[in-house]
Amino acid sequence: MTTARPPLRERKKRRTREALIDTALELFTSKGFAHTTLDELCDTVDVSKRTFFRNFVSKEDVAMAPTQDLWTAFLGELRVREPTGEPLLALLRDILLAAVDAMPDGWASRVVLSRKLAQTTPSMNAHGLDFCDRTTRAALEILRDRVDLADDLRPRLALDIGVAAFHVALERWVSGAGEPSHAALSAALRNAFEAVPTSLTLIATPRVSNTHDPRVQQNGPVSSTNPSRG
Amino acid sequence: MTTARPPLRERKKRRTREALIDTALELFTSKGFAHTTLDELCDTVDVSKRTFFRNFVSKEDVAMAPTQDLWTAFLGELRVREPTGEPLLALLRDILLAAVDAMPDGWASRVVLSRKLAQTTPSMNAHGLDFCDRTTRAALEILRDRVDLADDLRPRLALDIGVAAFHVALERWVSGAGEPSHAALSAALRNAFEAVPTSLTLIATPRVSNTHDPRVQQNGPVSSTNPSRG
DNA sequence: GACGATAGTGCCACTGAGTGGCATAAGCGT
DNA sequence: ACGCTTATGCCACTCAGTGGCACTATCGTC
Repeated sequence: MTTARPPLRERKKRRTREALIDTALELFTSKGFAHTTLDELCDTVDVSKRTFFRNFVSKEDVAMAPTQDLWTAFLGELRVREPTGEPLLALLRDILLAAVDAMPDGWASRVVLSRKLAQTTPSMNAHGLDFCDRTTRAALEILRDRVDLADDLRPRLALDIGVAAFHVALERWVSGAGEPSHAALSAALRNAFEAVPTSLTLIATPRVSNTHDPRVQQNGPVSSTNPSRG
Repeated sequence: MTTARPPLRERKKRRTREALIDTALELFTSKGFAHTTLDELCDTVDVSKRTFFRNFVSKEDVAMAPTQDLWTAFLGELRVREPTGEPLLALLRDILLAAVDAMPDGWASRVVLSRKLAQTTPSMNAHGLDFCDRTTRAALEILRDRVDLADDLRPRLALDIGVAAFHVALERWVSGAGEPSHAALSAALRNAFEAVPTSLTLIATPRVSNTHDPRVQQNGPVSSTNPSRG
């Protein structure tokens, strides 16, 4: 059933890597990031600390691997997809959706653990944001090479806006109830991208009094993360 | 001329803090971030390492202080400014401009050093992005408390888009030639915010051949960072 | 199935960031 | 001058991350 058999040697390496990721997520989640030492992690997986650092650049890195896998897939898809003259932002959205689709089973639950850890561990969040930032720049390089783009600041801006939509979608998806699914994430993504245009003109209405007024603006797209289209 | 005299004790603390920042920027720039130890820095400023960590949370933190000062001013301005029913994005832009104006002399050159360091030091960039992210969340809290906002994902999105514009402006400003000035940064900021709406509909035109075509879209706002309005 | 070549791994010593605790000194009010 | 508060210095300690080298397991080749 497997279309290709990976070189028998790399499988071991990959297994070690995945064991490190899973065990790290487990330990970090149960004991806390700061209260888990790398010695502990390596001892559990039964590898040396030296091996750990050949697989990951830092303690934070191992726990952010799931998200990074998505961004790597994103860049891969960006390199091969034939653009059809659509708006850049729509292109980004579609490539992100494709990247999500390409993630293997079990990815969703891992990335949720990863993001929840990042929410409570500044250094992990920082590491993730940096990786994302680097990915954005790489994406811009690829785009400039493959399509005609204005040479001003707008392509970069469009990319960053797409990333912002992604972040918002991811956060909503992560904090959503129930078993995390690819479909729910896709829906959240569509939702976030759809909300971009109207968010530009969103008005900040001054409060009439300092008591909380339950009345809110109601002219936006659906606000929940429920999959309106799976 | 100074409107208020700060408590004579804090001045010493502030002086130490500023000495640490300036010396850190100098050492990091000349010797490289990784090749400068905290012992070295503390030895130069003649304080103990313990004192350093009472002023800054990490080695990265000290070098990012100039940017963080801006964000702190941003939050302060956000807390006091009376919104007038303008679009949220315009409000953010104006508050950012006000925050830039509020920065003291010498800030510009410091922040340029800081940002250039961040460009070559991943952990510094990561730290800066994380601080920015936290600031954005804090800003959203303040906004929700002060103005009526839709309770969907759009306010957050608008905020993130504003931050994206800021980042683009900052990067262009930093890489600009000549002595960095507040006016140039303000102009870059206006420029970036102005470019947001058109960047949404920016088309990714497929290349006709794989040779580079110099023809590019030309319908955007001015692309350079020259101060069209100081 | 034995052969070097080429990985990936384990072990060990080491640097340096970051922390906790406690004594000390420097501002501050009276 | 008197305590009270607050910042600082000093010291020992943990742990993330690195460099070097020996070792072992895979791979290609015969």
